Amino acid sequence: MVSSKDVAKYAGVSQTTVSRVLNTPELVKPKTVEKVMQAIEELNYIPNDVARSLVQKKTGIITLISGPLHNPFFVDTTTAIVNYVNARGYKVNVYFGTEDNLDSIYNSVLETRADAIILSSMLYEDDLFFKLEKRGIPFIMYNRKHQENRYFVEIDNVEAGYIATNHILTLGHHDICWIGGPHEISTFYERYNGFKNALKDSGIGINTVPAFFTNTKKDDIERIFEEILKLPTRPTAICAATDAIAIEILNLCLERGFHVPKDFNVIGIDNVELSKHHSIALTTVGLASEKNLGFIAIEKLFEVMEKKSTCIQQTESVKLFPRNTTCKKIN
Amino acid sequence: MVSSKDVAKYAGVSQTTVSRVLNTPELVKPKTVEKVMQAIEELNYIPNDVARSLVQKKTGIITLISGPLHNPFFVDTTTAIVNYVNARGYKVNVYFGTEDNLDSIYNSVLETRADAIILSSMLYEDDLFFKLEKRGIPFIMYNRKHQENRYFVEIDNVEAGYIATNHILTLGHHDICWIGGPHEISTFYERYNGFKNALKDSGIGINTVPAFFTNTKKDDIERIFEEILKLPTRPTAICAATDAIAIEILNLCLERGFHVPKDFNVIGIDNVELSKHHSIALTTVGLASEKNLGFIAIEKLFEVMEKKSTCIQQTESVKLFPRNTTCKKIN
DNA sequence: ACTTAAAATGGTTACGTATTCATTTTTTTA
DNA sequence: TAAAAAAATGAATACGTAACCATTTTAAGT
Repeated sequence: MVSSKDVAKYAGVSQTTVSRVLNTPELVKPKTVEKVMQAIEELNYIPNDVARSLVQKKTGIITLISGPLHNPFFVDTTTAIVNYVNARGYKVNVYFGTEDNLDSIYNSVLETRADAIILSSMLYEDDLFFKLEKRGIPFIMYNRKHQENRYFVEIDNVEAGYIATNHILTLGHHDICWIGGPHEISTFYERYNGFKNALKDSGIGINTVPAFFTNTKKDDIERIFEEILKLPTRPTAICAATDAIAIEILNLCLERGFHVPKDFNVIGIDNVELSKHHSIALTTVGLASEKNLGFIAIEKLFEVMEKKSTCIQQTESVKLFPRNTTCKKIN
Repeated sequence: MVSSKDVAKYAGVSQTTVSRVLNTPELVKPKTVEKVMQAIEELNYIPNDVARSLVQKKTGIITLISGPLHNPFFVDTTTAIVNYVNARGYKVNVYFGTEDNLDSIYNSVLETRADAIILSSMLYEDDLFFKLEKRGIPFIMYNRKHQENRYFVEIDNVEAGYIATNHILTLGHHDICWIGGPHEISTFYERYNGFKNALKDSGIGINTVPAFFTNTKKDDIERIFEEILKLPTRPTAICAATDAIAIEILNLCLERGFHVPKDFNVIGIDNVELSKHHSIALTTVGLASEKNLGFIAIEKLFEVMEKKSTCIQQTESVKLFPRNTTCKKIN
């Protein structure tokens, strides 16, 4: 492979000059620039970005640890993040984290010289946070936060849970239930708290309301849905902690011949793009602004990288998006 | 940042030995290994993967140029590809190519020392093919092919177009139409040929059947749908060249109060995961085997990288997946 | 024309690792 | 116990670039 040294020799200049032609051509005599450019052309020279990274101590790479794309939330955020990063001239190393592969992903990520890391896989109490701090690479979490309460962008999850539940209650549903996720994840913990707050404010005892917690895998949600069907009093409304869960519930309902919202009201949280599709038309709670959480997070991460910000602790406000999976209770 | 030299000094050995401890510990006396490992631990040493890449002339990075994720086909393939690559211990640089950013993506990609490239953005006549060959990095295309007819994995697109159209015709629909994409893309060109073949075999003149071609953007599909609604004889069935188009048509139908399949039959091609959702239940044509096209392609790419294969030209057979968006024509 | 400043270029080094080759140490064998 | 073989270690170098400092060339000012 041809190097800048080869170009230099061919053009009859020093390697330094070749480097300058590519990086600071204004410091080189136009005639020399031309000579070098021609050599580059003729030899088909392409600068070695690895060598450049080594000497400059930056790779131009951002690591993204996303959740899997079968969750439509991560479709939206991954799109926003990857496009933003590339538009800024950086590259993105993408990982899709699940229970099974997270350890291996963390190993890989911690050994990689990325310029920054953006991730959604953090638990509320997670050693990873400290490993990342120790590693010294700027990082930001989106959609989840760590108990250290730093470097995150989230929606107001408590409020989201509250609004969703309140919407359902206001529609006259009394027999409702909750499907959430593991409480080691701040998102699920807080949304469930919002759910409980809404019940409390409506004078409903939390113990009378069934709540289920899944690791958000398809099979797991199905198992829970079966349990719901076996409940002594079948709920008329299902509050899902995420649109991903809600949309899977929709699927399970239709699969079994139920009608939504006639047989079941379903509400989610996140307002993912897919929820807007008229075949889905999921009632949900999401960001009040037009922006996407991934976009907000990656924008902030660049601010941190550029030392414009030091610490990010951002909680975005939310609102209800009423669509067709909820309606007044039919008596 | 602490280097292997620092570790060496701290442990009282040479840098060579440190390198050996990490890469070929079986060549080092156990006692020395222990000594070095302790130094690594205490100094919190992390090998510099950039320096390693430079000397080894491989980066462990695969570049993926996918289409955008609002197309569910790319959700499926990106998932398969990223997960496969990571499982093999490689990293993935991901790009989502659209009309607007492809040039900039190609510039970035061609200047990057990736070990291989997997892409879906190739046109049938595309200079990129030759640039990639010149670059000397192994590459593979999925879902599209180049006129040079090398390094690709696709489904049998002609057959897919044929099967889809034939299904519609067999259901008794005479007033049908086609929504495809630009014919510079092999996929669209071939699927449309399948469509034409089916018409011909049914004795229908191709000129009597409306066909529309879009760049598959949302607005564009909407514009076409409006045109379809204005047609002198409104078709009872719409053949879409991809599930992405079909699902968007579904959306537009429902948005306007039409019922599918009562008012319009809709059929797609690709059998994307989303089409299986019971809210969508899209009739479509897809891979006969369980595998995902992205998975097949990335598997093949690794074969090429490992010199097990030299050239890949793979066309996978397809079959019909009848679901709820098509039905016998109601007279 | 002569000095001085500015512009242009080149030589050398650092980045941090793996690799090659040489040397030392240890073990095995006769 | 000496010689030979094997194991363990180290010194030096290459990878390809950018950056630093030094030097040469050109232009400007008097």
